[in-house]
Amino acid sequence: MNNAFKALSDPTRRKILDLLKDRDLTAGEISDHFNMTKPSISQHLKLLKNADLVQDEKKGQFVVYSLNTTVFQELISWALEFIDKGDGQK
Amino acid sequence: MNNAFKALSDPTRRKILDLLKDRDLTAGEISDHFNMTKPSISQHLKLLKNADLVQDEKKGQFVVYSLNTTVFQELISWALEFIDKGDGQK
DNA sequence: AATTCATTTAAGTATTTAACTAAATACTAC
DNA sequence: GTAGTATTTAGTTAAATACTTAAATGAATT
Repeated sequence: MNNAFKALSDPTRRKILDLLKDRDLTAGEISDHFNMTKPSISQHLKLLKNADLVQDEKKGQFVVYSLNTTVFQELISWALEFIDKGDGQK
Repeated sequence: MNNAFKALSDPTRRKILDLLKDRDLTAGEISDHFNMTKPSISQHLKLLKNADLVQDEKKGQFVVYSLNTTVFQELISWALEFIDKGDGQK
């Protein structure tokens, strides 16, 4: 999960994830939403992919990115433990 | 939430939160769990506090730290949106 | 096979971050 | 008020990060 937390710590990457909530997008479409060069966005996408937060699929000369929800589920489990454990002590 | 994500991106800070799941701890007790100087831990605690992930309370010469669960709840809500939105598209 | 378009990789730079040591603050007890 | 303990603040350094531009890869088009 460390990669995921690292990946989520950047606002640009979280905004990319937000965009992918609506629909799958190519790398180019994603970068169109930012005031940033394509290589920069490509790096962010690489990080998101290494963190298993997104998947990519080659479609001809395009690369289509989509959300991978499994890590989000893990994140929820992780956060729930902090809320549950509140009972035992005070 | 940006501060929270930033705060959560560091393994040491996540371990601090894990420790506080069991019980409230003083700054000193927390730093005893790490191979790291007290000032370093103090900085981490400051960040966690600014992110509203922990609270502190002065008890005499000690400072007792405890979890603040509200941001964890927000985090769950945030993550849930990514799972729910999975329906609409494929 | 040469050209163009989409994307990534490489290399360099500026900023941020996480650690340290030393000094300051704050409380406790004599 | 001096001494001791707990914690934080300040200043520094090394490593990590987020950008940039330039070059490389790979597919589509003529």
